[in-house]
Order: sequence, then C-alpha cells, then structure tokens
Amino acid sequence: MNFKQLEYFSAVAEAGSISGASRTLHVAQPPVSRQLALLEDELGVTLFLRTNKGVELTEAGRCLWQQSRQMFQSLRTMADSVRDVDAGVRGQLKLGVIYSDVQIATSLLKRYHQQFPQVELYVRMGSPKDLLDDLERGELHMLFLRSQSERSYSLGERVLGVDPLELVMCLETDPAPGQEAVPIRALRDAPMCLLRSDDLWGYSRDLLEECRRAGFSPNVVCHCYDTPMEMQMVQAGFGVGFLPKSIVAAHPGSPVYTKPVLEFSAKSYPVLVWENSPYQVGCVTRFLELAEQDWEERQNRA
Amino acid sequence: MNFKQLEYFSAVAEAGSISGASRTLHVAQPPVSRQLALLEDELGVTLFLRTNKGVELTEAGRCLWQQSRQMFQSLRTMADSVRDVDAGVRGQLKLGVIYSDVQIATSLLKRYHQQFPQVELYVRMGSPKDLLDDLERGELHMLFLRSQSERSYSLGERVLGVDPLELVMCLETDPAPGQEAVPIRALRDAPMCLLRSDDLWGYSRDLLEECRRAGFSPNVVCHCYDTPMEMQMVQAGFGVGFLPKSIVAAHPGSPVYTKPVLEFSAKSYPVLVWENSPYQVGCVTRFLELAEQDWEERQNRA
DNA sequence: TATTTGCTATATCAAAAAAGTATGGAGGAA
DNA sequence: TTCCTCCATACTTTTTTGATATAGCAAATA
Repeated sequence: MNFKQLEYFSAVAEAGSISGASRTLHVAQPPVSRQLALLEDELGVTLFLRTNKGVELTEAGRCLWQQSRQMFQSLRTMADSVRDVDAGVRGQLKLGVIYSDVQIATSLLKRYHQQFPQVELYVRMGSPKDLLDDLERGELHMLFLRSQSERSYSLGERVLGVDPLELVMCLETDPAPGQEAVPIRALRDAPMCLLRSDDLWGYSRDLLEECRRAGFSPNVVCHCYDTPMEMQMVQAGFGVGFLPKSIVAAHPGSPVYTKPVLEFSAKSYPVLVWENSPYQVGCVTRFLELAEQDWEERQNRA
Repeated sequence: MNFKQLEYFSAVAEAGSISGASRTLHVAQPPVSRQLALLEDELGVTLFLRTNKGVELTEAGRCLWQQSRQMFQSLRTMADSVRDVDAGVRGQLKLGVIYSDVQIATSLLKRYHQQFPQVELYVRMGSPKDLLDDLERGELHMLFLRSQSERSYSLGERVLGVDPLELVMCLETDPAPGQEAVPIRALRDAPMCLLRSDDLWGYSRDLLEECRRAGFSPNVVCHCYDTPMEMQMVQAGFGVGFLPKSIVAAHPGSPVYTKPVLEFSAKSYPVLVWENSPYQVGCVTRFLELAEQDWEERQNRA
C-alpha cells in the first residue's frame, strides 16, 4: 500500500468510475485499473463492485474511503506543521531566567507570544550557574543572564539593556546618610558583602578596577554566592554591597536601598545567551530577531 | 512525499544513522541517503544534522518523526479495519422489524451482538410495506418479516420458526366459551376482522382456502391494515380475528385471547429477508450464518 | 438484429523511479 | 600518520509505473 494507490482509490471513489478518475488524475485509464487491483490484492478485499457503467463502493471500500480522507488530511497537516517548526512559528522554546531579570524576560516573552502564539513556552528560574549547566545539557534553549566578562565562544550573546552598578545598603550602614549619591572614597574602609568573583555576573573585574583607581581595595567581609543572599547580608548589617540597580529595585518591600556612586561607572548588562551551534532551532532564531527589533525600537525611543 | 520516504526517514531517526538504517531496511546506504534528501527537498526543511558519526534530528525532524509514527499506526489500523469490515466483524447492520416479531429479533440480535460486538446495529420497527420500501431503497440491510406467498426473486428469505394461525376473540365474541379449541364450523357465520389480503403476511390465501374446505367463506366485517388495529377491532367486539399465535401472546395485558381452531392448519412463518444481490455486505452474511446456526440448534433441541 | 458507446481488464512497450555499485571526502581513533 | 566509519555523488542496473492498443461486456441506439 502506498500513497499513490490511496490517491487513485480516492479519485475513483469520488468520480464513481475508473475512467472518470483517470481523467481527473491526468493519467490513462489502465494504470488506475492496475493500482486499484494491486491495492485490493494487498488488502485481500474487494473495494469496488464493477458494473457496466462504472464502479460502486463496497462496505469495505466505504470504510477505506472515510479513513483515507482523514489520512490525506493529516498528511497535509503534518507537512505544514513540520514547515512551521522549521520556520520557528510552532514548537517548543525552553528558557531560563535569573532571579533578577524576570521583568525583562516576561515583557519580551509577552511580545513574543503575541507574535508566535503556537510556540509552547517552557520557563525556569535559577542561578546563572544552574541555567548555564542546563543550557549545556541542551535542556534549555536560551537564558536571560547578565553579561559575563569571560565569554565562551560556544555561546551567543545579545545585550538587552544596561544596568548601572550601585551601592546597596541599609540605614544602619549608609556611608552618606541624607545624600543622593556616595563618593567612592567614602567606601575605602567600608565592610562589604560582594558576589563571589566567579564572574557569572560579569562586573567583578570592573568593580575591583574602579576601587583600585580610587586608591583602595575593598574590605570584603562576606562573599555571597547569589544576589538574594547578598541582599540579606546587607540587610543584616554586615556591610554594604554592590549590585545592579534594577535587581534591588525588583524587591520593593525590602529595607535595603541603593544609591549611585560618584566617579564610578561599572555596569551590568542584561543579555540573552544561547548555544552557538551551526544548527539553530527555528524559534530561537525568531526570538533573537524579536529581541533585536525590540532593542532597536527602545533605542529609537530613547 | 510517499510512504517509502517516511519509512526510510523513520528508520534513520530510530537508528541514528543513515548506514544503520540501511542495514535494518536491508537496502544499500545510498538509496536511503537519496530518499532522505528528496524528502527534505520536498518539505524544504532540514530534518537531520549530519555529523561525522551519524545524524541527529532537528526540531522539525523530531516533529515529523512523532507524526509519522502516528501515521504508520493509523495506516495499520486502517488496513485492519477495512479487512474487518470485509469479513463482517465490524461495520453497520441496519435492520427492520415488524411490530410482532420484536421478540424473535431481539433474541437473535443479542446473540449476534455477543459474537460481533464491533458491528453497530441500527434497528427500526414498521409495517411490512414500510420496511420493504426501505430495503429496496438500500436504507436497510435485512428485515424480520412473515413469509409472503408471493416471493420476489430479488429477495433472499430464511425461515426462523413456525407460528400457527389461531382464532382471536374477546369474551363477548367467543364462539365456544369454556372450550379449549374452536371447531372451524362454529365460525361459519361469525363476523370477522381480518388483515387486508395484500399478502404481506402470507397466510391470506391459506386462510380462505381452509374456510372454503369447511364449506363457507368468511363473513368479513372489517379489513385491517395492520395487526395492532385488528386486535383493537376484535377487542372492541366487531368480531373474531385470525392472527399468528405469538403476535397476540406478545400483548399479555390485552383482554383479547386466542384459541386453536380444529381441522385448521394455516401457519405464519417468521423469516429473515434481504436484498439478494451478487455482492452481500459482510455483516449480513455473518448474520445469516448465525441465524442458520441458531435454527439448527433449536431443531436439535426440539 | 446489428451497431455503437461507454465501461473495465489485459498485454505489451516505453519512460521514470528506485536500488545497487563504485568512489570520494571528512572527521575521529588506533 | 593510517585506518575506519559515515555521508554524499556519479553511474549502471533493476524495478516500477505509465501509455498505447485491444478485448470483453452490457446497455443504449439505429
């Protein structure tokens, strides 16, 4: 059994005669006769009663006709959906988001979903390290991270915005109470809680460099493995911290607050990161295009 | 796109390599390569990433693989169900039953349904004439009727039993009160309600003949178009009737009752009737075989 | 009654498609 | 390096499919 035979069979069923079907199929009559006979032989079933003025479906033939129509329908659907998956219009997109960038991610995802509603979204939150592991294992397609200074050549990266580093403090540890900004020199001896310099946040080097330029090296009393913990330590009064402004701003209820530091310009860059292989999943490509477009529009507005 | 290409594609997806698939398919490797390429060309989609140690599905390929498995599954199902319909194990069986033979029909149908549970049953009740019309139009496959003396050669007929004709009466019109049977002579002047002699019940001729032999012709005061009406007229006291015994017995609450008539042997035969064409629907054949078997078993018990 | 017409089935030939064979390049493993 | 495996391509052979011609059959028509 093959598609040709089913196609011929359907044409005969619709035309009510073999010769009629051969005309609509634009082939001669004998081939249709033969393919039909082959199909009947293979099934071991008579599909048509041959009369002198055409053919007539048997019960078995009617059964086959019904089902073959569904078959051709699902065949068309299949081809279309495969093309859609290839084009990135349909499929699955698995994303990882760091705790701090949920806002950026959801707003971009909302726009993406409006444009590609047929793509199933899978999203998880996690630390940069966890997410990068999942990306490497192929369990995630893309990540919302912060740009890292040591970039792997196997990863693609696209900047989504700029997030200035600011000083994080609570009332108890504020080095310049009542002032809008803190001069960097005021931090010379201030105890600090910083992110472990594993470079997953990308600004450790810049931070140390700026302190060095100001003539001191920071007095780190606690190395934190993640930003929530750093905020908790700052809140507990262990010292001040340095974090991207928007991360602290994303916790509006917290007693911890930030201030810009004068003569200090280290920044964190929210980025999209993906596995940079020669083959790229269609919806990843589409998502990157959308991110590009979104970026350009925001640049134009600014 | 054709089955061969999908088959090769699936084999490659399962084997993870083209050469591996060619071995399981028992063909050389180049044909598999080529059919795959043709499929990709037609879909306009890359289905596999070629690596140095085999091939790997793309997202689009994964999509096609999922769906092609379903496709092959439904293909097998399709072939099986077509064969089943041909064998009469599956399909539709449309039956007509006259008012009086519901009992016979349902008991036979119950047995049939146990043996062929996948056949959808359609049943309707009606007068012999209505049912025969539907049979002719092809809207019914078989009928439960009474044997008619004028048989059409385009109809097949199989006797299901014997039903003696008896006298139908109510207390008011009983010609032999207190007796178990009625001598036929007692009916010489009795007013009678009889079925219209259109021969759809097959016993009109026999009935008249038996009366003639007894030396009279019946005094028919009312011609009825159907058996329920005849019973109603008898019940209303218009006269006595003649009906197959089991038809009256099927109305246990009725004040009307029957008695055998002495020296009277006209009978009615419950029969199965079907369109006798060279092509016979599979489940009709199976049903007839079952009816035959049922008949034989009843003969052996008796 | 004979003829024409419209249908299907079969035989035979021609064309197209698919499989087989041989071979080359590319990337790891010994 | 050399070997091995895998995929792709060029070319030949086999198989399948389609086209043409023709026969049989039944019904409509002359």
